[in-house]
Amino acid sequence: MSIEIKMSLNDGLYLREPQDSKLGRNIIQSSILLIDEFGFESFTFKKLADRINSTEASIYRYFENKHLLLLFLVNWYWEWVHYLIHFNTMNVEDPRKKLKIIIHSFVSASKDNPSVDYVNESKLHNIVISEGGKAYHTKDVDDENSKGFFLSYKNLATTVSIVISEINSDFKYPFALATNLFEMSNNHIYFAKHLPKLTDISVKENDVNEVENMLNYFTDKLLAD
Amino acid sequence: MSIEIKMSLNDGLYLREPQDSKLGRNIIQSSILLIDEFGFESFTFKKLADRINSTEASIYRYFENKHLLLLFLVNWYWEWVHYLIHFNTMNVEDPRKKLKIIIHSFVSASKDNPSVDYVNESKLHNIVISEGGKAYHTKDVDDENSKGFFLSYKNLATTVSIVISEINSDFKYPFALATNLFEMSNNHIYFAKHLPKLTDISVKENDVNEVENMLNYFTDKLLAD
DNA sequence: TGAAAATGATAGTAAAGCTATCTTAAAAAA
DNA sequence: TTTTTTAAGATAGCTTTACTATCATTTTCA
Repeated sequence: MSIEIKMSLNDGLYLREPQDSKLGRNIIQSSILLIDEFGFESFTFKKLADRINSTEASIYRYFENKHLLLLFLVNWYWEWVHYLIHFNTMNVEDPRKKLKIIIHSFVSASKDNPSVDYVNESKLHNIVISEGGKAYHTKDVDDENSKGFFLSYKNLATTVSIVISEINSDFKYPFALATNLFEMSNNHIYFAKHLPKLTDISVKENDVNEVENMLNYFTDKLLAD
Repeated sequence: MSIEIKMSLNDGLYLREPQDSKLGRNIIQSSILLIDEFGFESFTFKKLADRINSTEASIYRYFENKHLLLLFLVNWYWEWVHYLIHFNTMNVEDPRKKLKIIIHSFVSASKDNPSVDYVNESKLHNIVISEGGKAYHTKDVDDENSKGFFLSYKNLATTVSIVISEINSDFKYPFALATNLFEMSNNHIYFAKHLPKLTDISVKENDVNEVENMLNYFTDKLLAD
């Protein structure tokens, strides 16, 4: 009997709350594995249905389409990172220390694992790295944004931007730096693995230490008085 | 009779060189318009064929599939930016000045327009901003990378990284900074337009001045001794 | 235990993503 | 100029994806 952690995500993301049923959790669990393994483009509800011995129709009762499922997963991830950051920075006063902890939290989010049993956080992190941008690079962004589908990311960015402003209240780009830290982290982990000529760092056996150092170096320089 | 500029791109990107024929140039021209207008996901060869009064079969003679067409367009764009940078930094000695010119070149690439008649550079820039990441976020990256499909981007990054190293030879992340400038530029123009809460800058009527200022501010801070 | 809700089974449709073949038109070689 | 090669158009067809609809069967829980 394990503790059930339930993320509260925008309910426009799904038709039926997947975290509340066996089938729903199966969908989450196996979609993560399938997308990680085959990529988002060749991922289909048919393949997912076959994998979990269910049917396309049943999956469509939970998610309108695979894009919204991806959005759900990505939001889940951002909420989870936000939770990690909150947890790890509790009782830390110094904003510089806080930011270091924040960076560590999301760079190696998948290691520190406060684990929800049906979510493989490490593979979900890979999905965010490889496919995450597709969640908001759509013709429907504006519409989806108006429905609040990106609130989790915005809230996370806001949390980080506040810490950045605490460090240096004159810094003009706290939000841009916050989002850039996330995007840069994902990008360079991806580059290190697939397009190493586009970066200076390397990631061996999922050791993301160099990425963390780079992000710390960047923030230190940028936020110095 | 206009001068025909032809980009030399990796010939694995296409089946038949589209820059050499009327139909090929039509494909390039109209695919840019269609992808810009409807987004990459709902863009199809069928729709493109209808638009240019040709057939799906004919388009397939030029490009294996729409993903490779996108890759072609994105490569064309990077080559074009590279060309612009080269042109604009000729005879400029001071690397700091050079980098400023480089930043200006790609941020407002679409304005300075050395125009190839069948390419709407401004819309192509929009495509790179909105859909560019999809060019390398695929399950086939490694394979495509081994075929040299990302060389244009790598060469561009290298050019910029060299200037960065000229400014500050101790800087440890010249490639990462170079790519980050591009990615950040695209990201924040996109954010400003669609997810303004994720950035601090705004882009009114395609005036990307604030983006340029931000990138200059970042590089100045990062490359200071 | 009985009604309501969730899931499964099955079928079907439109569009996307291709491939094949044949014919006609245009360009290049002879 | 005539022949021959090459490119493009027309048409057809096939598989997969992305969905919707309907009905039967479980499961849940009041």
